[in-house]
Amino acid sequence: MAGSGTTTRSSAKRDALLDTAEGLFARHGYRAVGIDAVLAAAGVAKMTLYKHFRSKEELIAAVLERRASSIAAVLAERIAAAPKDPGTRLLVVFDWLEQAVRSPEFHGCLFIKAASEYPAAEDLPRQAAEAFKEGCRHLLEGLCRDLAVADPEGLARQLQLLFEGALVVAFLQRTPLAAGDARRAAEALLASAPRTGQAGGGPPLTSHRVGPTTGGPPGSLR
Amino acid sequence: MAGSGTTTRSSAKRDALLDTAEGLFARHGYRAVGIDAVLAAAGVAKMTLYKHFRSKEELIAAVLERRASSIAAVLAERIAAAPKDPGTRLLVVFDWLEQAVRSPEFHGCLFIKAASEYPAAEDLPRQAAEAFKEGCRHLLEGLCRDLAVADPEGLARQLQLLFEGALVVAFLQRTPLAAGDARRAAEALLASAPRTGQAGGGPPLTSHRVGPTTGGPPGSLR
DNA sequence: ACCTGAGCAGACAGGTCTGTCTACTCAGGT
DNA sequence: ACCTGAGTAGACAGACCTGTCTGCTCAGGT
Repeated sequence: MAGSGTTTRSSAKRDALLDTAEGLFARHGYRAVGIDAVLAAAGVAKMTLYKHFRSKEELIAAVLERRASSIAAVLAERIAAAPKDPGTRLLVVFDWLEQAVRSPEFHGCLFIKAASEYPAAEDLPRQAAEAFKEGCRHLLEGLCRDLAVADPEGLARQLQLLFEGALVVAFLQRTPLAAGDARRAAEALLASAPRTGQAGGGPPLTSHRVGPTTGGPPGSLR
Repeated sequence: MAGSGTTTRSSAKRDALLDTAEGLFARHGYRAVGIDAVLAAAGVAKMTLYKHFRSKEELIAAVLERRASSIAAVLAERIAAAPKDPGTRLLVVFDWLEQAVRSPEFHGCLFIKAASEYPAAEDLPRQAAEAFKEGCRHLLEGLCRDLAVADPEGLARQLQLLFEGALVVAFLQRTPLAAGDARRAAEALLASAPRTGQAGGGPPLTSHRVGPTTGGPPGSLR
């Protein structure tokens, strides 16, 4: 049904492979899980895998790219649905984070782990991870630019530290509490960030609406 | 020389093994580096390794424990040598971070990577990583308690997010810039943290000395 | 003179890994 | 009736892994 593609771009088996591989890699790590384990769990023959992907690394990269697209879509949707207030929209990212680390499927960030296990610049998983995290940074930058802060890029970088830190700490401590800490810290940084055309560090100020400077959606992650 | 221990606790070969293993694991990952590669690079025979360590996992754990002790010692020394001002002392941790990620030896945090590659609760590397990161948190908590803030533990947790985030981002972006961002964000959080016995979020206040509440050194990391 | 302990080299077992290959099935479209 | 494309099962090569074992050297202490 639904226009079975002429090429090998999408198929039930391919999706099963990606689903299964994502779960196993997340739980046990990339190098710790062999191709055969993925194949057995997915109920797929080896030749089918190698018809869709040239190598294990390519399979990993495909898993990461699919996950990146999915996250980007969810985030874009939620941001679009959020109130217009730029501060609130920014915190949507941290709400998503909280929900992500609360999921029973969460076993650490797939991208950070991929870059750790395939650290060479030419490794496909590393490249996918770098691309995704750069997309995250750009998303935050876009949201920060709508805030009337003096250095939106700098603030975005600081927020990303909280974001990545929460992913790591939630994984290490096996509890989602870090996401709440990250959100509170983000609020504090937002509130105290120097504002445009002003000298000192931020005065009081709890809810601030200073009008979006950019019109369109804040950033596309990929 | 120098009292060759009766036991197998320390020896030149053992140290060579730990040094070599740390370098190779840092650069390529734990599972990607085989025992034979460590042996060849260290110029040590296999039986010697297995006389000192029962398994590869135990070797990894030993590498991590040694590194943890070394970091704890350096940090304790620097904090002891720092000015009495609690805020300044706290930032010593972020100065150390900056120097750590600037090092050409830096290829991501050994502990985070260990927990990623050996994620099961019973895995030795994971346990060593958890212990170290908990030690880091306690160190930050001790330093935060000397600050007159209303919730020192909460602030410490937020600072740890910046710390871990900077390690991850510096690794992913292959640049030490994240450490500076972390330091600036830490200063902002410090300055805006609610103080003891006060209601609102922190007023101005740049250097604050309210007297240490604890007597001894702030925390021992292990 | 002798023993002990540390270390060495290298073979080895048994398992696992990725990636390739062949020969087969089978449904759907023309 | 035939062809095509997707998938399957399973064997296979070749490399690599960890951990064990044997037999050897050799320096230092008693």
